[in-house]
Amino acid sequence: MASTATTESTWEDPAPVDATPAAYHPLCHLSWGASFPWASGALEEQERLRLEREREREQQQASSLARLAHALPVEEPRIEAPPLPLSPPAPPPAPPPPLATPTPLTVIPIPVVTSSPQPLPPPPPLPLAPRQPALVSAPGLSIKESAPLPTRPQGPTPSPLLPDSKATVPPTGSPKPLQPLPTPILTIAPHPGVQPQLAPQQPPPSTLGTLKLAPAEEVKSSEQKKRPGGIGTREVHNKLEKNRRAHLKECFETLKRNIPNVDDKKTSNLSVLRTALRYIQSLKRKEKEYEHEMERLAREKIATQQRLAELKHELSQWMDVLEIDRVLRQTGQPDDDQASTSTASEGEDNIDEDMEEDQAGLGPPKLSHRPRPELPKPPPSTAATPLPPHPQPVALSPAHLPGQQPPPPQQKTPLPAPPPPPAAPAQTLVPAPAHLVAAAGGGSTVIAHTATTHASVIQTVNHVLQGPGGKHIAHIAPSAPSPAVQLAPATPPIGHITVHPAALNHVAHLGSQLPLYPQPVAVSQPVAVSHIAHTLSHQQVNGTAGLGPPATVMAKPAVGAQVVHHPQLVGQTVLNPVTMVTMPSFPVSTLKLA
DNA sequence: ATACGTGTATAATCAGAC
DNA sequence: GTCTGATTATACACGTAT
Repeated sequence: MASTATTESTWEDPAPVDATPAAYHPLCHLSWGASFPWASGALEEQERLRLEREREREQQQASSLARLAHALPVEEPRIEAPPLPLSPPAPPPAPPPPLATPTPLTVIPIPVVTSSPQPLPPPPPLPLAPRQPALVSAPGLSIKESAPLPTRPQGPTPSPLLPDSKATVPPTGSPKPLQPLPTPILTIAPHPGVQPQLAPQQPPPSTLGTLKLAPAEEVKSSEQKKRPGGIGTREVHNKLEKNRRAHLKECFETLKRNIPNVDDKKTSNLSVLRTALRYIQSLKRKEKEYEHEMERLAREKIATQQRLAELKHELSQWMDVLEIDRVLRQTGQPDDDQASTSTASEGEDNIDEDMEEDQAGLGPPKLSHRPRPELPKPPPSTAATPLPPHPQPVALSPAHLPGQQPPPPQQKTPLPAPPPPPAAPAQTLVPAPAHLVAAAGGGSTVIAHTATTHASVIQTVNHVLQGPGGKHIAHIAPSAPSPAVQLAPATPPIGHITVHPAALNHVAHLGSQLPLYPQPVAVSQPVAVSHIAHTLSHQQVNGTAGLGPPATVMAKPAVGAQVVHHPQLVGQTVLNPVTMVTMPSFPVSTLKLA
């Protein structure tokens, strides 16, 4: 009730006495159309009070409360006046539900009633009261509706509204219009409740009041038209808009919270956006910086790893050289040793060259050279430095080793089977080497490259060779070079065992005899030089497969042995009868590269 | 600067006519 | 099945009040 009162009061103030529709309309219309003032709190309440007072007065005048009640309806009728015929359909009461805010309506009607001589007794007031919820709208609506319908479209606003109202108006005359009434009501009053009330009341309302009121209502009616549902379009719309803004605000808050160094209160939305932009940009910069840093570290890591590998390789070579020296010394025949070493050096040189060709610029080859000069070797260490070809058996330098025998022997060379056959050919070959050996120093000299030579292999070889005589193999325990050492990419530590030709016969059988090295064993015999090289291939072990082309294994029918062309040996001229036995320092399984 | 009310534009959906 | 109009939902922009 109060709410309605407020609304009514608004227009009452302007033209309280006359309650002339004209006066009301303008005010009401403006107020409603522009900004529903009734909506405002305190003022409205005051107005409500006034309305109530007026009501009481009227009641007194009317002499009966019932009268008052009727009066209220009367007003609405006014609004609806045009549609009066429609009003009859009492059903409108049903709408009362929306009436929740009935009071205001009642108040309004009173003045109207008074003004309008035709206070239709319609009971509508009751419905009105309930509708009140739409307090503001209700009063205004009622008035407006009445105005528009009967009267001409007044203000600019009316024009659009009028059509609607008119549509509704016609109904006044006909029953159909009655239903329209509800619609007009809706249009007029943003609040659904109000309209229903109007419908019933419409008949009684005074045409005058209705006419004037119409414009304001029309505005509302238009909105209502939009949503026949009756739901206050504006209210709903406002609510939605409010929610939308709340959501927007929430998003800004969230954004603000996620931005460091932002004052919660000081920053406006705009500043939040700017700050966020800067923050994002800074993050992007940091990201790039970190990426660069990661790249740098990665490169550094690789370089470090390479350096480490080089160092390991150097270390292995050193060890090899040292071992060789020891062996040479132990042999007790400096001449032979020196000779052998010299030859070895030749071989290395050649190999190195090959290496260089194959691995232009790769660290490993260079490394192989480096260690030698540095070696604190005694004279025999000539092996370290390139020496002129030497006619005597020589222990191959580790230089060859550099994993040039990557290809896994197992696959390429059918070694397992061959053992016996090779033996025969080997024997055939033996003569020449044997001769050479004799020249060298009577006994066959076997030099094992310790880089990767496994002790067990050497033992085995010794065992095999022991029979024949003199010096067999300088048993060199697998020196420092550990699997890790073999990792050296450039010069994988391949164990080379140089065996005096005299031992070839035995060596030929190594492949099968060596228990620890089931890998295929290849025996090569340089045709021109008539050297026989036994190579126990073990590329996998070396882990240097990538360095050079895999050794090719060729079965030499003539010799009956498998010829393995070690990449580094290819094209190499070997002056002295040398048998090279290359074998993995360790079982393949243990040589996994990191 | 922010919140609010309001009007309007647009796309999506539904219902009726063809 | 397609077209058309109406309705609905959503979003944006403007003006005003605080």
